[in-house]
Amino acid sequence: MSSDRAFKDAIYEQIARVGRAVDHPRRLELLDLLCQGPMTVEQLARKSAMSVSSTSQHLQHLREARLVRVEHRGTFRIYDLTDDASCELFRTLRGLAQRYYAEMSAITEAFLRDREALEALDTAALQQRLAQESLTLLDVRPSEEYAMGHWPGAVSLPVEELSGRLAELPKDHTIVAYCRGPYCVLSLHAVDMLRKNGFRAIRLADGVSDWKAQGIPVAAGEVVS
Amino acid sequence: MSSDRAFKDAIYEQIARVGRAVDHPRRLELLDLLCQGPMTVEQLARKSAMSVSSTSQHLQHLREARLVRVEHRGTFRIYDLTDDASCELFRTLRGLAQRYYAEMSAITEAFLRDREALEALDTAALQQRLAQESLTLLDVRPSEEYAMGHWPGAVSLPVEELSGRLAELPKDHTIVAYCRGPYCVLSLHAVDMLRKNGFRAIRLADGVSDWKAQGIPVAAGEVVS
DNA sequence: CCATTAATCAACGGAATTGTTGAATATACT
DNA sequence: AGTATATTCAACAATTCCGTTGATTAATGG
Repeated sequence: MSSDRAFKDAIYEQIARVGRAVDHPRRLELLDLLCQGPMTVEQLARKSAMSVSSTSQHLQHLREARLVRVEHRGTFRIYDLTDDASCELFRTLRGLAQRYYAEMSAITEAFLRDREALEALDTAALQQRLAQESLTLLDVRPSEEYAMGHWPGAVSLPVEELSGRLAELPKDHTIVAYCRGPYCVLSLHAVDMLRKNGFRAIRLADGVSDWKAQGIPVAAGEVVS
Repeated sequence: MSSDRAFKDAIYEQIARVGRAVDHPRRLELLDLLCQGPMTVEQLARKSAMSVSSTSQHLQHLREARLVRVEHRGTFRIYDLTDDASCELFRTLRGLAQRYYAEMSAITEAFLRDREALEALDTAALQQRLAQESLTLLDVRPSEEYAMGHWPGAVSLPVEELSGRLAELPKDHTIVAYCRGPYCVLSLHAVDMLRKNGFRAIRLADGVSDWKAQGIPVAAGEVVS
């Protein structure tokens, strides 16, 4: 049957639509960012250090594959994940890269070693320590990302504002800083600055989407100052 | 910090290695086939109707991404999945395509409607019927795939041999035929032929890797005739 | 209705990917 | 050694994909 072949081709072609959407590093970065919450093209472009035009084009690839969708609001277009499955896809791919490629840990370890910041907590370790001692949880992402979802009880303090607001933080117990996930550098810089100013601080490796995947509830809402 | 950017680029580049491996329909077909068990290049080429050379090159892409590995045996090279995570990746992508693309079901339904074969059991429905009535489970894949893993109690009868061995099958109860998964056409042709010859027959949509993912035990071993 | 802002579109050269063809390699058999 | 088989490699043109640039569309506000 010659149409068997046509059927198979059509099916695998559809599956490849998903693959093609995630075959480019920049698109994966955009997907990672969108796991934090909906954003405009300009926000995504700024956070990923790409041109707006290029960002727009990559977003259209992601849209073709239905991993993201757009909502028009005034002259803005707000991009968002179609649903949690898109974020899960990103986590699956990231997990495979961690599992299969020695390069992943080599790159990370070289980067962290240069900054003398190898240690980090994971979610389980955090929960354990939370039960034993008093910790301050610091969300160092931009405040709009905090508003879209954050660890219950965490305080928002974007890393750019950190140097000017050190006085707000406690010196008497450990500060745990987190950002977008294991490969996001914001918490790294936060911990660095905190330690240089005499605070006890440590990084949390996981981010919001990782907690969600582990069934940990996530709080949403405006920044409380 | 300019090296932050270099770090991010390196990380997303690694994740994109996975995506690039699965951005081509033919590579997805090869991955699907390898979910049935290890095979040589020539076997994969024949089953996917590709040239040996092209198959070899695609396999090297999959190998670069560590989704598959090779074992040399004589002049043969036996390709195999690195581990179950590779098969899970394929199932994840297939699941997303089913979930997001109306085209997937449109293609399938048009194809099945032409063959008057819309009905199929899933794993749960099969188990339910197995508890109530006597069924014959027929594995219509090539016998080497049966040997690598099959439903416990299933009988191997490759679809090419079916027409010559109809006498071996029972007329008094329903025959359930399965093959590689929901988009494999072997069981479709088997059911078609069985019905034309007066048997009661129905297709099972899921394949070996789907049962494994659901925690259903899979039997392995030679063909019993 | 004009100016502004946000985003997309169109087009360009340059780079990477694809399938085909035929040659090269590597192992096994005689 | 010499032949046969299984697979990979090399080179080719054809196609697709990439980022940049600058123009275009669309909604808002004066």
